[in-house]
Amino acid sequence: MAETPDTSPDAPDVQNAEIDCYCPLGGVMDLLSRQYAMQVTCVVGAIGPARYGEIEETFGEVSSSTLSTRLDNLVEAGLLSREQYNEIPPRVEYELTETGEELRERLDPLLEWAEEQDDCD
Amino acid sequence: MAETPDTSPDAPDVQNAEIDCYCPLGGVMDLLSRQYAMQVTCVVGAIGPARYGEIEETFGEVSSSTLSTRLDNLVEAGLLSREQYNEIPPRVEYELTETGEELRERLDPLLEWAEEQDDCD
DNA sequence: CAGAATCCATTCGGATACTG
DNA sequence: CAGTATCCGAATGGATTCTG
Repeated sequence: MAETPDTSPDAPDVQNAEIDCYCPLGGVMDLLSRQYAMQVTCVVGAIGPARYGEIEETFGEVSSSTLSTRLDNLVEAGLLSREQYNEIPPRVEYELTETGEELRERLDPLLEWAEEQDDCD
Repeated sequence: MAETPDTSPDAPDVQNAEIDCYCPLGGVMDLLSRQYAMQVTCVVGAIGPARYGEIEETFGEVSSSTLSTRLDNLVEAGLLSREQYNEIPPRVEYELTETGEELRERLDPLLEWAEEQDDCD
């Protein structure tokens, strides 16, 4: 346990930095830490209304269960919308919600940078 | 929004757009997907030369083994530098490398946004 | 086509205890 | 102080199979 003398209710100054709240971050960051979560978000953002197969292709090596789970998570979190058309053959389209779009804007620079680092091309 | 391709090829034919490079991303993104990795990066960036204890305090609930592992990973990846002073008591300082700094710049907007989403206060 | 359901190997991360 | 070492339960992600 943190030996927190109840004399200082406030956070111990971490050297006057502007770190006001690097708190838990359970929610979103937790989700984004799941494999492919960030990539899926950016991919969907990049290709707009994206069908399952398209997303799958983009990754190539992901298993359907994993990708499916991730898409679910993102939909649950309100970052993606899922529209299902009951046609034959069935068609489903994922799209960024507004929140998802906000996220993607912040994610894109990161992923692009990451690609450079990993010597992608 | 971001770019202004004067010699832009043409409409975003996503099918064959430049997003064909949302490739593996094994390296950096894989590391960043480990718990606390992004947060640690930002925290170290925020408080500059950071001692182990300081980082630990910032999180409060992380176990030493986990944090230690994460720091190791980040050092290995060349994102953090680790300077050890053989004094008594021992002192170790972590700092962002230049690469780490590049990362942090891209990470900060993300974390700040994430905090808002999670309704931190 | 777009998954849901299962099963399972692996990994991760937390707790605990112990050093230089 | 700043970790490392170890053990172990929990969670994750992959393969496979099946379905509307």
